[in-house]
Amino acid sequence: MDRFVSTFTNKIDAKGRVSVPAPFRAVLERDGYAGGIYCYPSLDAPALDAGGERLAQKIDGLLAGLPDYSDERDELSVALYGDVQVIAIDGDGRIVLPQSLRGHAGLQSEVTFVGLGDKFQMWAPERFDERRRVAREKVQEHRKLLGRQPPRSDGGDGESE
Amino acid sequence: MDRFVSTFTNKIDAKGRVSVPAPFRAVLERDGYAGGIYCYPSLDAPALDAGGERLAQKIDGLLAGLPDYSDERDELSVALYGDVQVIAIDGDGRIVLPQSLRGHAGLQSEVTFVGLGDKFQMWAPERFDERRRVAREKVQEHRKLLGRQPPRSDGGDGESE
DNA sequence: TGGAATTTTATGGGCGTCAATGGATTGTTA
DNA sequence: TAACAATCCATTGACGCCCATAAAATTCCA
Repeated sequence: MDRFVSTFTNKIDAKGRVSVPAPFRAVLERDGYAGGIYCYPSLDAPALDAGGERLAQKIDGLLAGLPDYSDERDELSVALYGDVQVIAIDGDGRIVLPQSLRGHAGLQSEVTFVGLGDKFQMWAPERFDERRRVAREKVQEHRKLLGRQPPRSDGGDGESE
Repeated sequence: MDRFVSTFTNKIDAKGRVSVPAPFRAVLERDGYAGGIYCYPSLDAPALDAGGERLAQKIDGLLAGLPDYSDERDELSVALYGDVQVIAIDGDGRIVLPQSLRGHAGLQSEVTFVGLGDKFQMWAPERFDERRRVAREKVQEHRKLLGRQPPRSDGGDGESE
């Protein structure tokens, strides 16, 4: 399997380090790990997007269609490359997130890693919970609209920890 | 890695010196560093463009495509070569930006280095923040135009815990 | 199948190295 | 000799790298 799946929550230690979940590291290596992960603020969420070479190539692909030295390319470059940080993974599988990135995602003491297939996101756990809660509500609404009662056996939201 | 990526902000000291981020210096060396970086005012932004040999060759390539003695070539030559400065990097990895260049970018006490792949830019931090904000909005539009995959209703449903 | 042994992970801390920054010293030129 | 530029040196703080420990998962064997 070479996609990022599942969620994991790890701690940020006193030096600002976080362990990248082992399954994600495995994916990164199969992806052709080249010294660091590519990480940037998510465009539409208070989170960070990250990935390996495949993600980098995707970014390159976006720019490849634009002519050199066009205004458009320069602007896109700033947004795509300029925001990207290459973050090294140390021998123990940990990364250190720069302050600028931490700020965007509101990361403090813990990080929730969320697999999204060809990339993964990093969230502050509280914010991710909130987002997931909203997402589930929307799913419920959809079901009602479809006329099917969701099998609510009891109040169990599955939030067993 | 042989591309400029990430952003770094360094200080200008009393003598006008700034450290070029170490990762960028590494790229320059692999690029065939020849005594100095090529630096000129960005054509469409209050910033400075800079790079190594590859950038120089790219400029040459642009001009090569145009017929000799054409107006277009003359204009481009002036625009591209005219303001280029070759700036030496001292033993400690620092450069001194001439007043003319500092003025164009409005550089005062700090410089934000922005990796753009084949080249990098130098910005006054405040101005860069503004530019990035605008650029990110444009990227949003691009994503829509490019028809991204339908928004995932839930980032991580597979709770493996 | 159960339980012990072993391996993998997450996390904490120590330490050496390097990069960024400031200052001093030497060299150069008008 | 004054002003400026280039080179060298010193400090400090961050980061990379190593090891230690504990918990969890996996393997192995009876």
